[in-house]
Amino acid sequence: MATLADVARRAGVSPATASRVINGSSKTVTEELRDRVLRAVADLRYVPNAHAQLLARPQRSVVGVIVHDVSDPYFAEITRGLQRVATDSGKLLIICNSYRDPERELEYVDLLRGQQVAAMILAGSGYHDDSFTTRLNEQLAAYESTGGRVAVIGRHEHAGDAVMPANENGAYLLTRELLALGHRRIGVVAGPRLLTTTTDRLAGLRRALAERELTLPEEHVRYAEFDRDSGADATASLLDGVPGMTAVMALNDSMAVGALSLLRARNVAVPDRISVTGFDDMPIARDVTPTLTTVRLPLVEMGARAMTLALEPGIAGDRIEVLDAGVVLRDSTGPAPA
Amino acid sequence: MATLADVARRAGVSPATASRVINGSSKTVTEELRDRVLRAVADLRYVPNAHAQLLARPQRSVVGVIVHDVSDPYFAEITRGLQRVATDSGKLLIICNSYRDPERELEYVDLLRGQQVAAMILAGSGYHDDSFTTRLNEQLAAYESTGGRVAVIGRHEHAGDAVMPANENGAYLLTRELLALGHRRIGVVAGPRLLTTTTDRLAGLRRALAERELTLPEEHVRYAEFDRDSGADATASLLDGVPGMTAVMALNDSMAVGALSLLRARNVAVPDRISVTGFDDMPIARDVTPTLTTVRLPLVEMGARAMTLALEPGIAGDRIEVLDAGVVLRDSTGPAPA
DNA sequence: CCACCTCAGGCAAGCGCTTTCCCAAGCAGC
DNA sequence: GCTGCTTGGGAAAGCGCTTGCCTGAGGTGG
Repeated sequence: MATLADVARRAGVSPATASRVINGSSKTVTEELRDRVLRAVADLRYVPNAHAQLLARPQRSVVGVIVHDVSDPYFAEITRGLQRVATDSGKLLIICNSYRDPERELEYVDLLRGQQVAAMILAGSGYHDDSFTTRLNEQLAAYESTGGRVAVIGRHEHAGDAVMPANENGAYLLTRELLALGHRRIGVVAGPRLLTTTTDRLAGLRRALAERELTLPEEHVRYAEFDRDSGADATASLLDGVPGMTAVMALNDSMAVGALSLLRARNVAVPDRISVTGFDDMPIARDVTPTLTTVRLPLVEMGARAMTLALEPGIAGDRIEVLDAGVVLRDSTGPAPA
Repeated sequence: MATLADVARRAGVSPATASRVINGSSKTVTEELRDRVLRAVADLRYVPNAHAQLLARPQRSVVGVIVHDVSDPYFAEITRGLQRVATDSGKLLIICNSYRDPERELEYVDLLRGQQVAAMILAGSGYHDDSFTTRLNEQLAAYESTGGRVAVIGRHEHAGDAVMPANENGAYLLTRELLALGHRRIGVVAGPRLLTTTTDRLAGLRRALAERELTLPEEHVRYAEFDRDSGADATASLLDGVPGMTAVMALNDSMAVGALSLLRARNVAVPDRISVTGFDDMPIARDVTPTLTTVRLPLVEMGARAMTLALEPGIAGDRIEVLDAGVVLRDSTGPAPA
C-alpha cells in the first residue's frame, strides 16, 4: 500500500507538502508542486490511510448505529432515514445488528467507542432488565463523558436525546377503532415480554379498554417473537384458546401477516369472522389480502430526526421528540359479527 | 478518552506491560501486575483506540460490503449471509449503499481502501457501462495488488472470485413453465436497461422462447426501476399496449407485487385472465394474493459463500460459484385463457 | 543598500498503540 | 562462589499521518 511518504518521494517534496495539497490545507502551495503531488497520487493510486488520519487529526467522521436487525423492514426504514442525514453531513455509517441480544449490544457499544465514532444511535425497543440497563447506561455515560453523542430511538431507559414513536397512543387509537366496530373479545399477538415496545403497545390497548371499563385478561395475550411465523403460531393458539374471539391485534405487521396466513389456512374469513390489525404500516401491509389495518409510524422520519439530534452541535440535552402515530384503516377490519 | 498510558500510570506499570495484559500477549505477566492493570482498565472504562491499534499492528479485521440498498429485501437476505460468516470469523462489517449510482460505488471502493479493510464484497447487478467498468476494475486491482481481497456477487465485469445467481437459467426455466401453460403473448416488466441482471434474465427468457421458435418483440418489454410502484406503472403500460397478453413476467418480486396490485385495481383476474410471475422468491411472495409464482434464488447462501471466498486464505483466484435457481410454482400462474 | 516582512516549504513532534530488543534479577549447575 | 541461563518488565522505535513552528529566499520600503 502506497503511503504519503511514497507520494512525497515520487513528487520530490516533503510529506508535509504532500499532505497539504492532498487535503486542501489553508497553506498555499505553488502550482508546480501541487501538480507534481497530484500526479504522484494518481500514479500510485494513493488513498490516505483513514486510521492514521484519524489518529493524527481527531476529527471523527463515522457514526455507529446499533439496531436489532437491518434486514427487518422496520429497521430498514429507520436506517434509510439515518443514512440520508448522515450522508448529507458527510458521515459514514457503521451498522451493527444486535439480533435482540443485550450482551451483543453492550459489546457493540464498546466496539464503536473504540472506533472513535462521532455519535451512536441505538434504535429499537429497550429491554425490561435493570441490570442490563444499568450497564448500558454506564457504558454510554463513559462514552458521552469524552465528548461522544448518543441518540436513541424508541427506548426510554436512556436519559438524553431521544426520538420516540407513539407506541402507547397508536395502540390506544387502534383499539378505539376496534371497540367502535363492536369488538369485545380481542386476542393479542404480542411481541417478546421483555421489550418495552411490547409493553407500551399493550398499555395503550389497556387504556382504551379501561375507558369502556373493560380489561384484557392475560389469557387473551400470546407473547411471541416479532416475526411472521411466530405470529401465525400465536394466532393458532389464540384461536384454540379464546372462544368467541372476534379480533386479533398483532403488535407488528409481520406477525399480522402471519395471522392472516394462518386464518386463511384455517378458512376463517377476515374480516367477516375475525378482524386483524397490525402495527408499523410496513410496505407489505397494502399488498396482503385483505389489505391490513395498522398503525402508521413515520419510520424514515424517526431515523432522520435521531441522526439530526445526534449530529447537531451544541450541548446534547434531554431533547425528546415524540413522533405521532395514526391509524390506517384498510380491509382487514370490519364490524364484529353478531 | 482514557489512553493506554493513563491505564499504565494508574496501575503503576509501563505501557508495554499494560498492552500485554490487555490483549493477552504471549509474554507472561505476574498475577499481581495483571490484576492492577485490569483494575485500572475497569476504573477508567478504558477501551483501546481501534485506529491506533490498526496502525501499530496491521491486522485488518473489518470487511467492506457495497450493495445497492440494504433495505431492499434482496440485499437484506444477501447481507444476512455475509454477516453470519463475517461474525463467525470475528470480522466487523461496514455496509455501504450505492443506491445504484456507479459514481458512489467508485467512491466507496476508495473509502474502504482507506479503511484498510481485509476484504471487499460487491453485491448486486453490474452495469453495462464500459468506462465505469474499466475504472472500477482499476481501483479494485490497485486494492488487490496490496493484498486486498475482493469477491463479487452477481456481476461478471470483474475477474476474480465471484458468486453468481443463475439469472439466465432461472428465467429460462420459468419461461418454459409459462410456455407449457400455453402462454404465447408474454409481457415483460424488466428492470433498468443498464443492469446486467436485467439482460441476463431477458436472455434466459429469450432462450426458452427460441426453443419454440418464438421471439420477444421489443414492444412487449417495459424497462422500469426494480420497485413495486414502477412495476405497477409498467404493467399498466403493458396492459394498454399489448392486446391479447396472457402473462406478465416481472423480473423481480417487488415489481410483480406492483403488477398484482395494479391488476386487482383494474379488476383483471389473476391467474384466470393474466398470469403473473416474479423473480427472487422474497418472503412477500407467499403472502400476497394470489401467492406468487417466482424463481427462488439462494440469497443467504450466496452471501455466505461470497464472504467465505473473500476470507479464505490462500491465493484468491478466479473461483466462480454458480448457485442454481429453481422455479416455485404458486397461485399466480395458470393456463392461458383460450 | 540594508533591515524587515512575507510566504512557500521542510522539520519534527506527536496522535495511541504494539513489539522488538535489552536489562536486571533470580536461579541452577559446577 | 562464579558462570550462564531463564524470565518478567521497561525503553523506545515505529505504524502513516497532520500541523505548529522554523528557515531561507525573495520582495519591499526607508
